[in-house]
Amino acid sequence: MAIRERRERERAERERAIITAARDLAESEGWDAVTTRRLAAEIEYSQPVLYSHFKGKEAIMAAVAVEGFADLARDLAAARAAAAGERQAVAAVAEAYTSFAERRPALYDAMFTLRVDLPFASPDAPIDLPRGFAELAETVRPIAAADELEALTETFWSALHGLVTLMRSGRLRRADHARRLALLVDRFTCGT
Amino acid sequence: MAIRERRERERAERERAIITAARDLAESEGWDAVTTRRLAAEIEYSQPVLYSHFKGKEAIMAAVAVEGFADLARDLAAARAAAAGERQAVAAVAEAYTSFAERRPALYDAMFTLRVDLPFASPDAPIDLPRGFAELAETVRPIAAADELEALTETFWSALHGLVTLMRSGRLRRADHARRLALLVDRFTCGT
DNA sequence: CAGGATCGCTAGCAGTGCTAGGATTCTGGG
DNA sequence: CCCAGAATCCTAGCACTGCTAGCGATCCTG
Repeated sequence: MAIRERRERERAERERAIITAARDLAESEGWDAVTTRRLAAEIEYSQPVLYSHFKGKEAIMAAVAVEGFADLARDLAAARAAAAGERQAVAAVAEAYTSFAERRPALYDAMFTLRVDLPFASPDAPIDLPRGFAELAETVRPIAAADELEALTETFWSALHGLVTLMRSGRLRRADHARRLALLVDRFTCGT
Repeated sequence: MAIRERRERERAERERAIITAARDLAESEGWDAVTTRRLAAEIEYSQPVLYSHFKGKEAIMAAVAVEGFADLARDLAAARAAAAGERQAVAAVAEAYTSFAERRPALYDAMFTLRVDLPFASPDAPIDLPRGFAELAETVRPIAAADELEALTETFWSALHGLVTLMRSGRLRRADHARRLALLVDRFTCGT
């Protein structure tokens, strides 16, 4: 019965290969270049094997996104831990968030802008998904009233997300990014 | 030579018909349903005529977006004019912005989230494009220092955009929208 | 009324996500 | 050792996408 184990292991490896290939291809040439044929060629299998692992292309993108949530949570945690004070933590986390989106644009798109039906509010959401939000919430906590923590975190997140997406699509000049970020942090840490 | 004029007029009417059909179809069934074949059927012409008016599908979407900018600018101006004071104006404009995005999601997507290479910072941008931004800037002016007006306007805009997109994609619960909006306005009008 | 330009159509290309069906390989029992 | 049955994976193809070449008909001009 060890053969069965080997097969399952190989299958898991192939699944990882698909996700990795999709992420790499997306990051180097954009999501438009990620076609099922191209992906199949990359992992040196035929197209239909993709569908024995994932329901469809969107499911593959969702799997890539899930990996991204873990990365983002790690970045935010590191930034918060390294910050000197509470106000600095807000600025550092904001910087880490936008920096992540700038460095990994394709990954960020899969996570937040492209339509991939990931269960966000649902309890069966991937474990890493709420971790990034929790990291943001902990950062925001010192500047929020007790009953507004969640809503303020969501608002802060939205502002960061808006800055990132509008800048990436050419709607905002990249040169003024630091200035906008400083203004945002300034206004959010206003009363404290 | 009046015949030439009639032909040009008919041609202009057809171009408007294309834009209108694209907008209506997108608003009723989403942009995925807007295919060149479907569009051609809607205006009762064959596919290739679309390409004698527009360079491609993206150009049609861009034309729809331009119409949207005029609508949005009008909504924002009305909200600002109807507001009692400066602080109320900020809240009213924020509400008008998010309400526009909620009421006309497909139009909003064409304007801000889908990739349509409209010249944003360029001087040959459509006339209505900067009008909405100017409206926002006038609203923000009373709560901004002189040298930060533009950057603060962009930041405020980004926050609204982020709220709208994250909510529309299911990342934020719609129920808490008003609360987030109030928090945002509160923080931005903090020092004043 | 002929000549020529303009116009809008049919047909088709290359590419997309996805799937049905069969061939090939492997598995486990006699 | 052999062979039925199951698992696996590939070839071929479907319906659709945006877009374009090339042809006929139509209309204006001299």
